[in-house]
Amino acid sequence: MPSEYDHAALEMKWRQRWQGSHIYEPDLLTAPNPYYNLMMFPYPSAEGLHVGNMYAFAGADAHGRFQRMQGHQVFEPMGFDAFGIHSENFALKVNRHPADLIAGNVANFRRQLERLGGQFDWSKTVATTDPRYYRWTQWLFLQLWKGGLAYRARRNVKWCPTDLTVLADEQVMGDGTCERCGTLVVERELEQWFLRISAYTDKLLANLDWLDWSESTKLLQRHWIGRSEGAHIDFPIEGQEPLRVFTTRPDTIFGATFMVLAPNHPRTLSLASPERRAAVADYVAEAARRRIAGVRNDSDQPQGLALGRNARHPLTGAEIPLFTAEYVLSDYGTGAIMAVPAHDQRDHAFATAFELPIIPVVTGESRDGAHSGSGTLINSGPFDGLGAPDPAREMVVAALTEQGLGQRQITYKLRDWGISRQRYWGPPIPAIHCPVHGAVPVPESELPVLLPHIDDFRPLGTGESPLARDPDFYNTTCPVCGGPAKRETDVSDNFLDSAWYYLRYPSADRDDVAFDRALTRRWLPVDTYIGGNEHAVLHLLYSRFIAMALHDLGWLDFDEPFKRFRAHGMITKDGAKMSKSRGNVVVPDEYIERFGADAFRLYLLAMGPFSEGGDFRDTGINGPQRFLNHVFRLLAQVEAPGTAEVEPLELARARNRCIRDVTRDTPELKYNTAIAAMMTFVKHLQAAAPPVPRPAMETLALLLAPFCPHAAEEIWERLGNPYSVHQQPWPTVDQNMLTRDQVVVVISINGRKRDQMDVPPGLSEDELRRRALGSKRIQELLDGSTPTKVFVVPDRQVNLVVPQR
RNA sequence: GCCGGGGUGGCGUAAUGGUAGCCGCAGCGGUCUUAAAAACCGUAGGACGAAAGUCCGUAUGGGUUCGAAUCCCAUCCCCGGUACCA
Repeated sequence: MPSEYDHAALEMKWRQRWQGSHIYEPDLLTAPNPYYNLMMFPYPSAEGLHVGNMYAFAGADAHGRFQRMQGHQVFEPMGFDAFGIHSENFALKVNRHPADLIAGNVANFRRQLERLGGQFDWSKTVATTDPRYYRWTQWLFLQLWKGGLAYRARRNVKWCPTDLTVLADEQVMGDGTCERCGTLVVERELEQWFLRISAYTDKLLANLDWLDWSESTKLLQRHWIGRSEGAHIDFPIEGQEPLRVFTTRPDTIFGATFMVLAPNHPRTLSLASPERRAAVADYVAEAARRRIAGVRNDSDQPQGLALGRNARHPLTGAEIPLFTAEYVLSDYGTGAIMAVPAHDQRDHAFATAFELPIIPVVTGESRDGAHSGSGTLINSGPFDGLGAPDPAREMVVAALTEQGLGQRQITYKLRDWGISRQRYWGPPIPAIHCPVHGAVPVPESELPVLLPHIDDFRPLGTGESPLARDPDFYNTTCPVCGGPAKRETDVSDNFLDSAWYYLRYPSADRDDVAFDRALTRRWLPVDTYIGGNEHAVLHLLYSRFIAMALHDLGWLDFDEPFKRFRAHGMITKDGAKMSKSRGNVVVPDEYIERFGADAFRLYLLAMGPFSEGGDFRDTGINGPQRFLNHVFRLLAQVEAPGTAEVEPLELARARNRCIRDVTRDTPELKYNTAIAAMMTFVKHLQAAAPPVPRPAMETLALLLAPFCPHAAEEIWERLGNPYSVHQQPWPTVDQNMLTRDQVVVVISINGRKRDQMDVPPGLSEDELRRRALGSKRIQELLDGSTPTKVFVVPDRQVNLVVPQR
């Protein structure tokens, strides 16, 4: 039966047709009206794409297909983020080499992605593990280095004493243990490479004000950048350099009764008095152990120790004691604070435990002993009576600045990006260490620095990358002097690979440049980027930083890579995040096999708003499958060509309403309501007498195209139209067809529905009022009384206000 | 703790100041079938009622309004982010 909807045969047929005709591979050099539709490329795991990936790609692909039918040439590339610790750990676990696993995983992912029916341009795919790709990742690093945006510094890394390996932060569990073996993680100081993202904090923050991004994502970035306005204040110390603090509340300085240094502040030991020094050293060492173990001091009893030395209050001249305590962090602000116990809860707790004076300087109610809000200054000498924090903040800082003891200061939580990884599965950092010339860049002509295939890629246990096992790799000569030198053996962070992949796609087949100028100018920045909010801070922030850096270095004309970003929601199973450890990961293959990619896409996208995600329930896939069955049954009832093609008025109206709704909701990614509108239209067609008007079915094929790309092609073809439905313009609404002959107007009394009437649309308020009052039922209910007021909502409601008895 | 999002039938959701529950899933009744599945037709928030209809109902309590799921205040719960950030 030709009316049968045989998804398996039909989907295979159209997949082959698309591949053969290359309709998803625009000519990037000449395509007019370009639209770059980007989605976050996946990490090709051994398990294959999961439902969450499918959801993201189905939704992003629907967007790209919709844009194509709006007249754009759409470039929709796909690639693989194949380097990184996950691949490496998996390889270690199954005792295979990661390079051997990647090929199979990528092939499997590609098979799944093709099966989904995405309009991917496979002629421009990338894999970050391909030397043709990471050559340019290394090039990018060299440009940053040249531009002063890469530098070396010593920094602590997390280290597992059992696995003898450096751990990424995300491999350390909440209780400070190694995710693989459960051992308490320790810290180790290593010399590493950093990228100076801190040079762009202001711009990263400021541009968020105008970027067209999901608000949820912008908020996460703002929070992560963590800008705080305040002041640096120097507290003089007898016979020593003054101690500098950062505070956001300089207005409360008259309430500062003691000072606290982080245990690992560089001056904690040297500021301790000679008789306290031994005790302080013990405390500092103990605090370091606790910090490494991730043990936080949550007890009510604050920990800390007096240093046995005083500083002088810069405005009152009072002697105030110095302490060290773990609640002060070394890597934020200056690592030291002025403590104002009356107006900071942590300082208050500390002051109470150590019996230190508490001087209130701002009026107002306190919570947990401290009032951190606004008020009026008291006990503040010449500043008494001023509003706090403003305007007192400014005036105090001005007074301090005059004495050379303070200045306005802005502090950020965002730190520079450490990219060194003492692991194997990443691009080698292109640097050479010369005993004479220090760290020297690898000449660009010698890129890529190939990652050698070493059999034993287990972590070394020395704090060096496994590449330090391979003398053939690291023994080299200095590019400056030609003398013997050693290559950098660390590899770079996986996030560096993904921070620029969108630039590479259009130029993926080019070996002479990282990204071609003309192609980049035509296609970038990205028109729409769709991905999960789990990458809101790291990936999306790093990508923005790299674009800004490349812009300032003269490589790009733009400095924001993604004009529009939309975060999609998360797919859960039984209300919980899918994860391997929970064992609730849904593999999509069998569903696609059974119901077809089209029904599966429809199911995922109809579940709820795309930005919200939803809970996966396999019983729900019946709905979209039935819907497609209905559509194909209707297709078999379409009037034969050449017969008198008259579209009944009611169906023409339903069709236009459907076009209106789908056209309104689809670009907003409200796929659920767009699909509901199409289902409603199909119900109308089913209820109408056959034959099915041809325009109805043609419209349906066009509207379905972004969501069910295979079925839409099939319907389009069976209607006798030329290939391909995906190259057709989107249908337009005939405004004249949006009218109705009758509307239902509800009549209510005091807001409660009491009657309704069918009236022609567009009646005047007076006419509606007259007709409502004329209703027999309303007259009975009014029982002779007159409404004191009548509210009329044209075409909708008449509300009569009657005094309650 | 703090920041953000959310709480609507058995379930996913729709409606963002004007008929609450569109669309779908599961259910129930029926048709077809030896039977089941599929398919199709019908039904469907709760209570009372033969019906007409009435009352109740959008986490909970209050408020604003002619009218509130929608706006405001308070409380509870769920999800996400973050966590001694001075």
